Amino acid sequence: MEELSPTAYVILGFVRKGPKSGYEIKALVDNSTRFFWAASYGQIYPELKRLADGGLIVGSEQPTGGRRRTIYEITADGEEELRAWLRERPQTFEMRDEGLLKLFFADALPREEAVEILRAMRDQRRAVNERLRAIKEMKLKGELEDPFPLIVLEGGLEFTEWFADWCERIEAQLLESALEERSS
Amino acid sequence: MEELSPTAYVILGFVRKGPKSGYEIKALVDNSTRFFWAASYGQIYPELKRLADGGLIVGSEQPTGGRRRTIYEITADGEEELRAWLRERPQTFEMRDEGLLKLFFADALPREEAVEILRAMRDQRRAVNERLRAIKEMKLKGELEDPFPLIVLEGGLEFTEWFADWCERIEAQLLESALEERSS
DNA sequence: ACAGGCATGTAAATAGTTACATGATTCG
DNA sequence: CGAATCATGTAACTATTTACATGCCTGT
Repeated sequence: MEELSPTAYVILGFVRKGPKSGYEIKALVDNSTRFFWAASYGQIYPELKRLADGGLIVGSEQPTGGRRRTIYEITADGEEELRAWLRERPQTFEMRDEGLLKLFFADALPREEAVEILRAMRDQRRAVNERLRAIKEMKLKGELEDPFPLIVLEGGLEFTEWFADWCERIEAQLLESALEERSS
Repeated sequence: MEELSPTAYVILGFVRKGPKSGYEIKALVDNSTRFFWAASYGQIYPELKRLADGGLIVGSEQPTGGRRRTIYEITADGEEELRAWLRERPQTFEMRDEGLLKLFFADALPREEAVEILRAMRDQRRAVNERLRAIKEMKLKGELEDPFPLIVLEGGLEFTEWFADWCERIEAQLLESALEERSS
């Protein structure tokens, strides 16, 4: 079996916590890893097949009434593969932030409009923060033997707060320097 | 002309600051936007052609000796296009962080090994921080009419510091709770 | 003479999103 | 009954990276 993509490990990681359908995995991703590792149906379903072919998971048909449904379980090989990956040094960490990109080139705009970019960025981070807050509420109502998802979630909360604050600080700084220029 | 990709605006943004070759743009990207918006030769050269075809930039042959070289300048249409884009609300902001992904699933590992993930993450952020510091040194030696690249750079410095600190805090927290468990 | 940087480009592969098609079940 | 949700899947597209090919110029 050739090397797996990180997205394959997302699946392995969730399936390890208990048997799941592709649909369930997608829903879980959308409430957790998607903030630092997204995955779409177009990746999940083919990847489930590949993992099953490689013997890292096994699927079984468990229809709900007449609605077909395949749920997958992790195998011993799958667990081993997951752990081996977890032990390797993480490689990719990238960001694609159109807001920062616009801010970087904001000199092409009058200052009043440049400030708008920062406000938009702040609003977006705050929105994510609220989203995460809601997810945390939900989570705290369930069981919590595994502390890691919550740790990461709280990291996201802190990060979005830091980012939103940074936007405000820069906004203030920009408005200040605009005033200075006018009075000089 | 159909809609441009954000990568096209990276080019437009840099070319606006003065005539540049594809090679120069790539070098600039690698020392600035690549931390929040990367671009490879495979994107830059085809995109330069597309932008030239669309009349947003114009290229002219300016060989250095026998070495061929095309440098591009922005047109009035190009400047207009760039400003129009800057005024639109930024859309994409995504992160792909394999370290956070591993941390999220770290329950599959014994605690001592989970801590290793955090140490690796911290080291990587520190490495980026040093890289940014070096870039800042270089930048401060030049002229600085445009304040925005420096603002973004300093944001990156602050972000990587926050992140590295967070890793250390979580590491300490994990080690602490491991001790508690042992003594109970 | 050779290494390293300047310079342009493309082919192939990989990754990933979007949109669509299909159909069952549940709840109001 | 209709909407929402459960459920699976694929085709087409877009984006992006990697690796390669080519070749000149400059400094040691």
